[in-house]
Amino acid sequence: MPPTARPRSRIQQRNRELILDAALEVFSLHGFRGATLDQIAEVAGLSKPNLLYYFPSKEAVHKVLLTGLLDSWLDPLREMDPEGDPLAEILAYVRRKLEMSRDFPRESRLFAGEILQGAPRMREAIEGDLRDLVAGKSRILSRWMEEGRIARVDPVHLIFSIWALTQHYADFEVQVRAVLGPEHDPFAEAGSFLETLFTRLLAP
Amino acid sequence: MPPTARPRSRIQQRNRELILDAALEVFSLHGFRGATLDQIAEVAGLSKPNLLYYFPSKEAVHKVLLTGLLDSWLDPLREMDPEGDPLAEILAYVRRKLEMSRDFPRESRLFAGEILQGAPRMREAIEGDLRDLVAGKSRILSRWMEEGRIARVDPVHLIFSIWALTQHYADFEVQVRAVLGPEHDPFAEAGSFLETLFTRLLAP
DNA sequence: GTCTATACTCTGATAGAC
DNA sequence: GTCTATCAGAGTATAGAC
Repeated sequence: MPPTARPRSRIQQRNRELILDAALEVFSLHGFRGATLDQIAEVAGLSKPNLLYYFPSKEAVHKVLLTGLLDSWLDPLREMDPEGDPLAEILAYVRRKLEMSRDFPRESRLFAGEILQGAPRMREAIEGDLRDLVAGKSRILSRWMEEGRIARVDPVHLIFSIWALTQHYADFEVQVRAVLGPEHDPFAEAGSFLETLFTRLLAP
Repeated sequence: MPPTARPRSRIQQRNRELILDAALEVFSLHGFRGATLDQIAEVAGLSKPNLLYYFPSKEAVHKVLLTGLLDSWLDPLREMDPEGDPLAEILAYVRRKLEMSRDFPRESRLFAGEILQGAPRMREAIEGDLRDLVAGKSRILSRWMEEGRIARVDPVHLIFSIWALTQHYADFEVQVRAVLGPEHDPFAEAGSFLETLFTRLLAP
């Protein structure tokens, strides 16, 4: 039993989820300071004092959101299998990451906004978990390169490039859609573009 | 004589520039709503009412900043020469864009924050100038591909990929530095990584 | 042109009835 | 558990002296 899991009634659970979902919506759209408790409460369908019955402060809501986020954000990278086929593993990672941009754009934007502002509420996590995971996975990539199974390239910047290219379609979605026009499906096109890009970059 | 250029004394010019520079600093770090006139005035070394003597409102300061931004932001793309060597032109564009990330990270983050929040103050510009410029340049890229001078790939997504990869180093700089550690020079490494990437992607 | 003082609004958070 | 009422502080903007 995790230490933070206090027993909660069904309605408590439900309201907490309503609040967190509303907060994700509002925070991702306006940033931490730009978001107001009034907005979050309205989206959640609760009164402001009632919201503050479930969370002690605006900061607390934001923190819960961010804490859960980084973990699920790194899952696709964790799944990259050292025993699998190198190029297939990398392309699968790209695909999973692009699917997250498509299916969870609010989460992506919340994360992006936090980093953009200097990660005031995520610094330790980034310098800890994130850094360690990248270090571990880049060793795997380096080994694949030494074995000649994929082409040589800086492994850490390779990971950066996957992040940059996939998250761009969530974080800059309005720009992407404005440039492409309404007829296009950005994520479908991105899928085949990125497959081509990483295949050409890494083919041995 | 441009219609908006009213005559200004030297000290007026100077103070306007002080304010705009301070506003760029604060807006890029905290977003529009997160920034306060107090902060901007303090960074500019002026009093708040004095700031409001030069600009009628917070909104007005932000608008002036954004208006000037998009133009200079697109300049590197405008410079891509249809008559030049295709790969060299594209790599030069990548280099210029990366230099902008290195030398003007505040501008990059201001722009990113605006798009991230749905571009409420830039929509028309993005759907106009930006869209038109990309359309024009992607025709050039398509021609180069048809002539077999670079490899085939979706030209618009190629431009997106250049934006994503170069701006990542400004917008996510804290993350990049946290992962790389203090010993690294992110922009130098990115320069050679991106040259490799686009060369392998586009070599005929 | 620049400052002090202040009006007025918005926002995060609390008190206390039900 | 949820609501109405309200407080305290921050924030944008203005008035008016100098």
